[in-house]
Amino acid sequence: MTSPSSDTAAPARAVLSRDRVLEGAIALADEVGMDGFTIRKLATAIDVKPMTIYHHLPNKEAIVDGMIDLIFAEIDSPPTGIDWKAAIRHRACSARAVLARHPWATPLMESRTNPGPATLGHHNAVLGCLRRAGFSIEMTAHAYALIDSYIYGFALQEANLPATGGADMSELAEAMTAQFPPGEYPYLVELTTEHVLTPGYNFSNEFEFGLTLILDGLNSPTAPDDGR
Amino acid sequence: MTSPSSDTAAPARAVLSRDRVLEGAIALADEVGMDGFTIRKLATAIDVKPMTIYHHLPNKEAIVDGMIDLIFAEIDSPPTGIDWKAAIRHRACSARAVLARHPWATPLMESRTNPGPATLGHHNAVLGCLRRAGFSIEMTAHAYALIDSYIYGFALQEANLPATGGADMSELAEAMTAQFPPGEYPYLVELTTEHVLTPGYNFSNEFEFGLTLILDGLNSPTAPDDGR
DNA sequence: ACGGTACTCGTACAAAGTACGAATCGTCAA
DNA sequence: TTGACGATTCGTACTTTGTACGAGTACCGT
Repeated sequence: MTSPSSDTAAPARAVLSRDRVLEGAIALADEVGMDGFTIRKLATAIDVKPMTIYHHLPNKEAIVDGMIDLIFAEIDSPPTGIDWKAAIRHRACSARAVLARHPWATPLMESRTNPGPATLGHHNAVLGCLRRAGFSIEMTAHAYALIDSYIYGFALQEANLPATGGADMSELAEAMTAQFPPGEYPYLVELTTEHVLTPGYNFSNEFEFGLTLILDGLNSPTAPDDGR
Repeated sequence: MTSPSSDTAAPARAVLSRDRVLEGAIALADEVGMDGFTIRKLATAIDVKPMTIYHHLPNKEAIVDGMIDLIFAEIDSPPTGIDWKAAIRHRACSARAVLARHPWATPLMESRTNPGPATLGHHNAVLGCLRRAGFSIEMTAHAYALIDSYIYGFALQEANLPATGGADMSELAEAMTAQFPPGEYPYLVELTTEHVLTPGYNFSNEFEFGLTLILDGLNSPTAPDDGR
């Protein structure tokens, strides 16, 4: 729709387009985070001079708007045709995976004043899933706020884990706990040494626990406000 | 402890101190957000020239570190002497209130590589509350991840609501929904017009619902992993 | 009075966002 | 083929920001 005619092949390196800018922008943010994200670096990454970008997007704000809408587009909507709990679980896991791939995105997901079409469509799809499952409007609002709070908050914590996934994490943790005044933070030390540093531990696995608890709570007859 | 002797009155305007900088920094961030937060504005706010600040804090990173540690200090630890659920609820509500007062803080709370003493002490207190309540180490990790995810995620959403709390919110919402292709986002429109725009609606009230559901789920015998 | 220490500031430079207008390119009528 | 036009790209430059560097300045104990 936006492109004139797709069979008019562009000369090897296609013309710069809004989408190409945004894809490059997301790739760059994935690499260097949002602090290191500059127009100049983006321009270099997509092999263009800085000011060229501004012919496709009016300013940096608009670039971020576009990036976030693309992120929402990456998240699976709740599938139809299966029961609501499985559908919502699927989209929750998809959202967590996407936000783990793009750690810079989480704080921005709900901060856009101009949500794009993918954003609006996604929210509409989730709300529809809950409404069609029989949730009242009020209960739908409760459930959506709860589920997304959990997803965003989890993604926020996950994004800020020390990136080292290997065994040197124990060095890091020991170096850190060694700094403490001895006995000052006993429970913190306990959790670190006896759980976090355990071989099989992986914070990301915590996601399932909370998600299951929340989904079970939402259709339990003893839910705090069973307004369905 | 840091100040030499508190009765040596400083000349009307007390000397600049690390704490004075950080207090001013938090006040400034509350006003203008983290994007508008600059060293120059901070200097003006505390009536000092920019470079003066750098004699008390080495760089902007350290300033942010200090600000976040002060934010953690604002959050009540779980009170002792009451049952764990009430204690954890109290600190959860306190955290939400603090993060609502300082909307810029939420994305930064878990992002500090150098947590300060208040941060460490707070985490230790929460872990201690859960452990003393009889939660296993594993279950404590589950619970803490779940609860804080919910708090941070909720705070993140709350921070980005359109600031207008009054009746003109309906104008804003109508202007927004009027932009939509008609019938494109039916569930979104439904929720907006029939719930969000309802007189008594206030997103912040959603917090209690999710918190209760989570706390109830955590000590239910049917909790997903009852490893207590 | 004096030397030192802690604090404050003036100046300046590098990096970033982006306004402005010029240069370039593809396309099409004549 | 050519000339003109719109779309795209770029060069230059101004403003704002973080902060390095070194020069004051005030107050202390001796």
